[in-house]
Amino acid sequence: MPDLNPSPDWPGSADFSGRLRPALLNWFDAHARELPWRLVDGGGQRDPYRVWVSEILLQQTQVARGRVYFEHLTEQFPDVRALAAAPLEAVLKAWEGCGYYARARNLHKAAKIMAATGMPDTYAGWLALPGVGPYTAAAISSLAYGEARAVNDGNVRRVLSRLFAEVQPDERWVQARADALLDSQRPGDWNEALMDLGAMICTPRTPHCPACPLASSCAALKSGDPAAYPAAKKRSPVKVVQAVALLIGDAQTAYLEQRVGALLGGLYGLPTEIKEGQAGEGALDRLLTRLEAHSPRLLGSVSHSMTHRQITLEVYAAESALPGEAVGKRPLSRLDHKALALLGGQDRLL
DNA sequence: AAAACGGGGTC
DNA sequence: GACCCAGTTTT
Repeated sequence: MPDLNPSPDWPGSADFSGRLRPALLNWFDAHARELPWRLVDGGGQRDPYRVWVSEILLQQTQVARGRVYFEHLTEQFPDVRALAAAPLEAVLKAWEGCGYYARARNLHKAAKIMAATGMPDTYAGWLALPGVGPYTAAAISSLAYGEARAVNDGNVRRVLSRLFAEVQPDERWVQARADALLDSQRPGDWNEALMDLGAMICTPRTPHCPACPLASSCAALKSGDPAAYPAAKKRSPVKVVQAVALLIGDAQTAYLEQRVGALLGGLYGLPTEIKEGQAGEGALDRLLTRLEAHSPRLLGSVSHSMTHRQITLEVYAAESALPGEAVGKRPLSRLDHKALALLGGQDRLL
């Protein structure tokens, strides 16, 4: 049979979408993950505040981990008013160990804006808040307000890349496909269905294709190697950093500085200087001068890996008139917890 | 368009 | 060790 006309069921056609949507939504209705931010009130509505907090937490953070912080944050700050009224430091303390601390700083900043001007109820309104980008605005507006906005996250990217066998999908391609596929009757459910599918079935390494409700439509599965989609993204090289830190006091009571800038900004830590050049001899001297300290003795060395840094920190004890403070009350990075642990103090976050 | 931004899970 | 995670902001 000559097939001169394009199939009425080509990927992207109305027929294709019409088959896909019920298949995925039916699967979702039966298998959706039960997550604390998915709870609804008597009217079947979600609390936008809890949806927002969860979405910020889940940026580049796995659900299992985000869940722990979500419980902690929403218990301590049950609504926008409570979050806005809290000191930033209290929010950072609740965020301690979760990483990407700009999220906590922006969460607090946005809470203050909302406490003053009210909470948005549209995609555009949410997008205007700090820390809320296209993904998060689409998620909140669809999940909490029923607005027809398609999310584009790592799950959606992977699922669509496989569904259409697009090895290197760019962001515009993913968003266009997600927009075209979105179920406008149940946009929030559709978005979560796609993400649940990506998290539970269409996983990065070894997708569970036999259990996938979209298997019969999946071009990557037809190709024989669905795990090959999408191609891995390029990674920037890890920077190797050597630094020196000074401990004035002990593991429980020490002199701390608040970090400024993008990296760990807002967190507290031991005074630190980066070693420059080959010898790196000046770092300790700069530290001693700056803190009016003397009699340094090496306590030891700790190393710490972050996504884009490999840090080795030499920790010295020294004497100074500067006051110590209770370390446990301040938000600290993992690196500083490791440095303090050199003294053998009980450090429960480790 | 690319880099910066944490920390942990997973294979 | 490589890759990934319900991304956003800055360069």
